[in-house]
Amino acid sequence: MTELAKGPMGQRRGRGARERILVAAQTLFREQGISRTSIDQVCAAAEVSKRTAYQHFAGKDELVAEYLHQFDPDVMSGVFDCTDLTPRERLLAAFEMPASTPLCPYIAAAVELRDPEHPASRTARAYKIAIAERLAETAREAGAANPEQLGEQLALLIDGASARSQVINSESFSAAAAIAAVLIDNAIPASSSPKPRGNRPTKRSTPDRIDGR
Amino acid sequence: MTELAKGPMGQRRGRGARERILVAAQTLFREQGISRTSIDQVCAAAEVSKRTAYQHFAGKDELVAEYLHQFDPDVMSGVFDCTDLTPRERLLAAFEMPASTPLCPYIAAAVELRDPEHPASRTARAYKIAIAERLAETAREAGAANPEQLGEQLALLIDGASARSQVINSESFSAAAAIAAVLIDNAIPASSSPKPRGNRPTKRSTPDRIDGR
DNA sequence: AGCTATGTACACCGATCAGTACCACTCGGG
DNA sequence: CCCGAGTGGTACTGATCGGTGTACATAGCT
Repeated sequence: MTELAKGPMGQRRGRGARERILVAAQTLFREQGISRTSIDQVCAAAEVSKRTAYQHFAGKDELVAEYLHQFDPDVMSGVFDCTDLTPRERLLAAFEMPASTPLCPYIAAAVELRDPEHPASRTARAYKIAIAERLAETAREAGAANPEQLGEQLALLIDGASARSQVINSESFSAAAAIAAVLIDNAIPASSSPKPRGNRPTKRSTPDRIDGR
Repeated sequence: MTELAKGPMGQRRGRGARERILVAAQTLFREQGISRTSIDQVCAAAEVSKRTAYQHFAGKDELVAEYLHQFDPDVMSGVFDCTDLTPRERLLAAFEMPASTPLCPYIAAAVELRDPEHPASRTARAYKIAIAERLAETAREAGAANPEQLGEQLALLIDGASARSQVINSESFSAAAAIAAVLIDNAIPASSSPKPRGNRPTKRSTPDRIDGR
């Protein structure tokens, strides 16, 4: 019975149209934005007929929501799952972007849709909060004094770098990383990293590696 | 000669149509975004016929560009012109937003248009750079070690707060202000009390309250 | 084979939108 | 008084877009 499998949902995979649609949507939405990408464009790129697209997604809104939902399961897994890094390094790794990162799709969606009640906006909000929580979690591992605050601050920096990069048309993540380093070292009581000034190393009351993962 | 007459351009101000169009455009663009606002909507809100609108602006693109250009002359004048504040206070004042600030129009434009060569995108870029320079200037007045860097960092924080507020649907400027305070105090050799380096201030330089109003 | 879920091709509808054309009105100045 | 620039009103064009209907093709399961 050909275990090519049906997804969690009852989707039958004749030729995997749904997959191709989502891939095409991801590419186009990221490149040109949501409102500037038509359903016809997506269908053409996915090599799928319009009718099929509407058999998988009730409408463009649902497609957009699903497009954003794609990233949900792996909330920056590439960053947080690097167990070979110290928590502090993991926090900073979140700022290492490939330089040509188009723009955070969640920011783009929230700005383009403008409707906080839109399912895609809800997804975006949830994702952004999840990122902040993941950062806070890692910050706690790193021994930060106020992990929630640091997580929220780092999330704000990431968003700022993404948005500003789009406006300025030049990379801003390195600047954000610099700020992040300051905040992290400022929040961790005893930082083993060489910090020029500001924070003074007290005794290593708490070892900087508490990572239990 | 009725000094009401013609402005810098040959525009006749019969009933100030151009003014009303720009006001209406500003309101609508800020509220609903650019792409979701039609010319007809602007005309209706401005109580102006479409005919008139197209006599003043060659097209929507020009209207958008002019809409952004409106803010150009006064680059956050309300903040930087407060000579009764210390430079440090002025830097922090840039983060005091009315809580219901829709979204930075320049970020919105850059995200919605997605074209760095669009005149409106150029205007947005120029404005953002100008803000950073103004901040750097003030940072220099405040005696920051690296004013350009601090200005860029603060600009990034503002953008981050604006973008994140839009996505999270809740104010983020206070968090940004907290970061700003850290950065500022970190960049100024001696703010109020001598804290050159390696100093052990009685309490962390992180101010718990930013807005002193 | 035969049935059903899935997909394709293509035409079509209704709505919206940017932009234009045309006519009538209304001012303000001569 | 007329003249004409500026304007309002309205209807139009051409294009795009979201979404649907229909008829036909294919793949897989029983």
